[in-house]
Amino acid sequence: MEVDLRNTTQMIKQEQHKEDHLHACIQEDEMQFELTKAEMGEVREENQRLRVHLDQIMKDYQTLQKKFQDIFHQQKQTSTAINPQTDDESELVSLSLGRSSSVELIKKDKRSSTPPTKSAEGLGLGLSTTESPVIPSPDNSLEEAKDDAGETSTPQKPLTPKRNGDDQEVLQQNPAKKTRVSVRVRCDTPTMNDGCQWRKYGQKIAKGNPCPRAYYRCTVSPTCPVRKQVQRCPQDMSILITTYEGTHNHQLPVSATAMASTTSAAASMLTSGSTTSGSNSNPSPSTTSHGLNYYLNENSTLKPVYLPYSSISPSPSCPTVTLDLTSNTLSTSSPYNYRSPPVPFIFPPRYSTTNLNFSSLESNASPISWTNGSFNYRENQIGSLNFGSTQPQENIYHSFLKNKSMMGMPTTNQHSLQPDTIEAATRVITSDPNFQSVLQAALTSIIGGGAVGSQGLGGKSGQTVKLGDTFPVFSNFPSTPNTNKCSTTFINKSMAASSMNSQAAGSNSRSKSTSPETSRDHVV
DNA sequence: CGGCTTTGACCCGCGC
DNA sequence: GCGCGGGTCAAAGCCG
Repeated sequence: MEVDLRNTTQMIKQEQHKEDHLHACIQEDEMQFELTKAEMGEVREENQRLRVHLDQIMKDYQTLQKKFQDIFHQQKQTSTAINPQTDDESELVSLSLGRSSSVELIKKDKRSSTPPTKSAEGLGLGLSTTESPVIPSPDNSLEEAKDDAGETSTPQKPLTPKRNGDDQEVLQQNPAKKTRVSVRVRCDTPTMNDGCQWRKYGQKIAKGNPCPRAYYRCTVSPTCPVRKQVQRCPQDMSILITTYEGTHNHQLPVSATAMASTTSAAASMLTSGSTTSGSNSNPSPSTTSHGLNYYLNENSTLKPVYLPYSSISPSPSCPTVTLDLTSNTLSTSSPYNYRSPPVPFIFPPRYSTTNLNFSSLESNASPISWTNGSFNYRENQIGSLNFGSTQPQENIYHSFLKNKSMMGMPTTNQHSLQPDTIEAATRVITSDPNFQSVLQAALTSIIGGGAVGSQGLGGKSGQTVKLGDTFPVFSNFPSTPNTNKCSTTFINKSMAASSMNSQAAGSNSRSKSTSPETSRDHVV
């Protein structure tokens, strides 16, 4: 009996213990519930904040869209008034580097029978209206002269500009045509997949950079003079620096037009920027500006756009546009954790460079970013465009901060920016017309690129890309799981969307194989 | 076997 | 004029 009693009491104790444990569990659950509740509340608040920011962004976007459309209409009207002949052409907008390469190519084709057109003599800056079967390449401005001298006059030796007297002569006559477009991309693969097909013809270890520089030549067309140099950034081996030089004298595949149009816009900016700075004022080679005023040429009317934190030399022997599509650490990023400034560019000192930072702001401080083609929005910030692949990074906004700082504006040190400061600065910046110009510039570069692709192959698809059409496309891109891809995914998609018809209509029957893992960029 | 990469040699421009 | 460094050539090797 005693044993039974003991067992019973033990069981009762165990039951009590269990009950206590249950109570504790319930209390714990309740606490967790409360915590979750609180978290949900925070999330809800955050959502509201995000919504407010989103509204503001949409407002800004609509404003920009309106402005763009107004300007576009004005351009159209003026061009119609000035030159009624270009009515049809005014439907088409292409981005070109320097002189319109397409016009140049047309000129080339007709050289034997017809004198150069009026377009050939001028500098087609930025957006120019052309109708051409050839898509301007990223490097369009570079070697039109070479095309003239090297490609057409010596087609059998198209790739020996150094040893080609004509080429050198032309280049000396117009050194600005040696403009290069350098693209910085965070990329693990040997080369950036830009849609073109390249053949490696050399490799050299440049001084000051342990990483070898590879030389590639476009092999889409045997006579194509376009070359590119691929080099790792010595400071950050994950960054791939691709420098394009030359003009494609053939049709580009759809996938290639993406990078082409992007860099083309940048290069046209440089070309026009150098032109304006050189002609307007003191042509001192040391002239640099905190911001770059460049012009988007559409129907012979120039539209000034201000790009901060860029510099350009008016008379460079080999000016280089740098598109910074790099991005920085994502996984380790924390809110408002500003990293050090971007890795400095390594360029030959005699070459001026124009840096276009299309990256997004650091970490969570950046509200918007295109991540593998998806449009992301982050807390607390407005107005950064991330052209990078997966990670947030420096951006126009960031550059703008620097610019403001350089111009004596009371901005805090970037590395010690506090959230309040950032937010305050954001308000100031987003309300600044210059910032809107920057935003517009970035958008224009995208949109202009789309226009290139859509019209490049001769399709009279008209003004296919408008802000209103394009922007949402970007925002709808799904995230690509493969973060190693170095292809210009989101642009490609937009290009595919915007230029599908005309490209398909073109004679280019190649289907793209854009495997990023291969060192070659097959076009197949 | 054709196409591509590798790599040493060569050419040329630029700075001193 | 010389040396250095970037860019290109071209033969050899590799690969599918």
